Amino acid sequence: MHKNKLPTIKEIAKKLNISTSTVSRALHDHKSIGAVTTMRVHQAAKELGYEVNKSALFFKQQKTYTIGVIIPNLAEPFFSSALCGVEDFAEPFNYTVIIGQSLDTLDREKRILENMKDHRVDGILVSLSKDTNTYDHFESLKKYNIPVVFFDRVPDKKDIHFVAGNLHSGMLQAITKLVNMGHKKIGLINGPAKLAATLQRLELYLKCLRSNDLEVNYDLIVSTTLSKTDNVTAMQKLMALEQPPTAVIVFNDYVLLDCIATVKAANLVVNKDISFISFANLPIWEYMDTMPLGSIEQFAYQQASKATEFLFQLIEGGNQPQPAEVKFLQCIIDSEMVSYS
Amino acid sequence: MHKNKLPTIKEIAKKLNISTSTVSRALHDHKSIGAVTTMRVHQAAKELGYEVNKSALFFKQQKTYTIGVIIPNLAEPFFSSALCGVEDFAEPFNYTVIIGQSLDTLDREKRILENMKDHRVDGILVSLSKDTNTYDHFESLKKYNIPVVFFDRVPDKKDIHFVAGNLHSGMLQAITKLVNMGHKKIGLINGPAKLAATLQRLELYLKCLRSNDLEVNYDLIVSTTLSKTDNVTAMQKLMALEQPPTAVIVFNDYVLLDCIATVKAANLVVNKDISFISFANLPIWEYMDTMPLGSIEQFAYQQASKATEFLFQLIEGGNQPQPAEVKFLQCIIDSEMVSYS
DNA sequence: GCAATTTGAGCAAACGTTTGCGTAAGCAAC
DNA sequence: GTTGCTTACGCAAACGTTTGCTCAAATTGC
Repeated sequence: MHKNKLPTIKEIAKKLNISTSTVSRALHDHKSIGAVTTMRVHQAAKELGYEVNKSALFFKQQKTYTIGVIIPNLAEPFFSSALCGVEDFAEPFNYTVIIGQSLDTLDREKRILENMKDHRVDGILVSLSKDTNTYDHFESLKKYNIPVVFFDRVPDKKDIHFVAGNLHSGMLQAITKLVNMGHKKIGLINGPAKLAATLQRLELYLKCLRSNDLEVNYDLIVSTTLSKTDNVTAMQKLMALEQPPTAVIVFNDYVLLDCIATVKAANLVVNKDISFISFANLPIWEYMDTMPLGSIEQFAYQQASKATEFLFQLIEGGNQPQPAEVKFLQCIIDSEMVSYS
Repeated sequence: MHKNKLPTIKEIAKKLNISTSTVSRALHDHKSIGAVTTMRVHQAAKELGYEVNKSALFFKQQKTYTIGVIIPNLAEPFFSSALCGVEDFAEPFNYTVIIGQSLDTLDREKRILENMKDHRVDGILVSLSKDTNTYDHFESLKKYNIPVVFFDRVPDKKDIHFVAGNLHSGMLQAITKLVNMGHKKIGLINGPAKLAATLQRLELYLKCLRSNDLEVNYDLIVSTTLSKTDNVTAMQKLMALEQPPTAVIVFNDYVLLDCIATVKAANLVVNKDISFISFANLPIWEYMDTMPLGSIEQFAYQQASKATEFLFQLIEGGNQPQPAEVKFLQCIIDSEMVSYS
């Protein structure tokens, strides 16, 4: 086998004895090329098995038709679901998606960002790592005209584009449900303080308790770094209270899994001695013996899809002369509590 | 803000009053450039915030430093774990990984392949969709000199590069364990016939029964298309036997989840009335009340990592004059049964 | 039958980088 | 002072495609 060079536009031109520009235009069905020529070009292209060299295109157009997605961990259903949202939105536009997993470390997040930057992606979607407490690395992208849209785990800043979940709706449904079931001591196992989600959950928890005319007992509020041992410790702390909660709102389903195990280890019965509501709505509950009363669904797919839509707006907008000051694209997506009863 | 053009090698050249070729070489620390010039170039590059335009490079070098990975579904831990294997291997080589989810349909698999093809990826890793029964679309890649390495779900052909799991070791450990526990009626819930894995499991099941001097009862062998309802039906079929099995080898953990639910629904007790061993070793069991005796781990990460190694060999080898006939790179990775007792 | 317009197509530049080849300057050996 | 070698750098082509400009031929309008 000889060296297997792919056919180019030049070969077609040579074969038909016309110029490359004519071929190029014919392939795009440009009106200034005659019908006969256009047909012959298409014919020849087919025969030769011609396919446009995208590398050349990307180079020429200074555009890669590629967007980067940085997420903590693909293994988490929330993020793999989000990724589907991105891909489904990007596909019809013929954009390619490249992915980086920060594995919840700032260091990797930065490295991935650098890599995407010099791959000249057209835009980036980010869900922050747990470690991320500084946003300089994103700032630097502005110099390169690479738009960034955050989703789900967004920075605590105002001058950014983002799509985030609104937990209020779901949280209110959850606590109201618990109250209606007769629960009065409702605990909260919260996440690490540096996550915006943590503060948000706390505020909403307090707010929704008040909405239900329940008074707040700060002993019922504990937190975890999300590590397994810490999850267990948090749950044990609640159970050790003189007046332990009869229901607990838990940071997410993973923490909850540990909580359930902890409760069982203490020979207590979930949904009887203690009930749970969590955030995430993982598919696993379907298969579990013991499931929480409900989970607060945050619509990963929709969030990511919307974030991608924003990103595309920004990418397109980048070409046009921008309005004096850019409006920041921001969107909040309401959560919903789903019951497993 | 003016039009934010990224600095190029030309700007550096102009600024220093030298030629672009000198700049290019200096940036690569080429020995033919003087130490002083090299330093000044690096200095200027830093000042201007220069970064090489990879689009231009990819184009020039006719190489994208990108590999494509086609897998059925990222949401499956097996594949997200595999993906990590790919990325970890590819990262040090500065390759970018792009992913396509076939969602177990041949149609999407083909579309993704087409897309990757005209993105001019340097190579492709594939784990087949369940639907895939024809391999022409992969054949066509040969014309484009794009090497393909299959892993895990590999075509039933000999003239391919692949990495596959060897279930024999794990299966033998599993059946031997069951036999040692006193089980004599060991069933098999197998997958769809078109998957190579299915035939393999059957053969090994038979072989390992014989190794343990058990005689085969074909009533104990059923199969499922892997749909939830079918999984349940398969399990029910086994339970309805006059002489139902006391232990069952199950195609994978997902099927097993349904089986366990089915057993419970029939008011039987898992691990007492009926025991299970499955394939996959999902992290979920850790959190479940009811877990199988064990799972047969197939080392997704290692398989994918090895497959990537193969792919890189092929990519590199493509440049060198190839030996008369290419040897096919093939590797089998032994499975292991992990006990949850 | 001549000017004006339309149609169909080619020329050449441009995108940013690498690299083979050429060459001038400096130096050593004879 | 010629030759030969090294060091340090520049020239220009090449990668495949698109696109603004140019231009000849064909068609139209009068």
